[in-house]
Amino acid sequence: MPEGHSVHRIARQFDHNFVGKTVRASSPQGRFAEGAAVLDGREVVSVKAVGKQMFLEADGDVWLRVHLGLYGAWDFAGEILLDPTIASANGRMGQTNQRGTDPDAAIFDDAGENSLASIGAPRRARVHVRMSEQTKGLEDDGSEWPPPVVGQVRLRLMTDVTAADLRGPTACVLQTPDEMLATVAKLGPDPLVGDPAENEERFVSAVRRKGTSIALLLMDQSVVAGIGNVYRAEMLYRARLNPHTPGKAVPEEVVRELWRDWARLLPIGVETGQMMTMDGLSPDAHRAAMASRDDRHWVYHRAGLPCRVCGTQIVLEEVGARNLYWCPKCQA
DNA sequence: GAACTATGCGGAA
DNA sequence: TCCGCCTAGTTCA
Repeated sequence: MPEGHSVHRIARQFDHNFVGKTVRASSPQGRFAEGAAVLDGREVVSVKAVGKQMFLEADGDVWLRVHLGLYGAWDFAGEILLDPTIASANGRMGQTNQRGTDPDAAIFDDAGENSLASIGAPRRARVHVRMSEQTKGLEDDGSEWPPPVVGQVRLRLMTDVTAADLRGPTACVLQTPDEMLATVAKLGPDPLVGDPAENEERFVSAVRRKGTSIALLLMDQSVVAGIGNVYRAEMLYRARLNPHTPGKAVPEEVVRELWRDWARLLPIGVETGQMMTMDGLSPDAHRAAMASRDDRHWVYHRAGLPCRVCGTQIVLEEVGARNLYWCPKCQA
């Protein structure tokens, strides 16, 4: 499931391929038929991502709000103008995806090669893009246009050359400008939105005001937007912080360091499409770790395995109905 | 073919 | 605190 980095990636794809264009909208599955009818034929004016929410603005003050939830995914097909900030990682993602082991976003061209790995200005290429954390890479479907509908597609948006299919979202609704602003107002700071200094202060004051455990606070989208279960576990480990520490008991400097860590990790995730949290490793060790889904993290999904640093068994604990992984020694 | 899993979250109890 | 939503891939029988 996407955490904040994926939503920003998707927003960038929309920015480059849909903004400024008229879209055809439909709901092949039927569950968003009314909303699709409203969107159909409108011009896409802008797109923004805040935390795990994406907002697509159509002319006439119509906003589409999408939250992918646990299973949601956007599939892009057709001709894609790649965002230069995410194109640089295509080679790596294409490779991992060919092996079928990469649950993160994947981009690959018709031949399944890495010809899109160029860095710099956006370029046009006939590609099939699957922006999904949950699913493995698709076989390329060739040049069929429009692409055949596969599975439960809640919403399909199409320009003359690009298609985007949405499936399994928790939320897919139309909003007025006021409703959209109200949604954003409920969200905590996102490092990629707004003023950096102000964001940090908002995060620090929200955390230090509460007696709730830092583990719960990091997952609270009104405290900080975009962090999910993976980034939470990894950030707590990186800070060597006990997950049960109440927010108000975490030293201010540690809270600030948590924020700065998130502000560092998120852009890396946006660029690479992967939740890279082990940047302290040597290049060789890092390459080996990233090759396997289960070896990418310090603690996430490593219950019972030895801590990479101290060898203590990683603990799995349920916190707020979610799995929390941590090292009881390093994070004592 | 059933059961299980998942990076989420809102609402009922 | 628990339940239900929602999708698709994987695992197991």
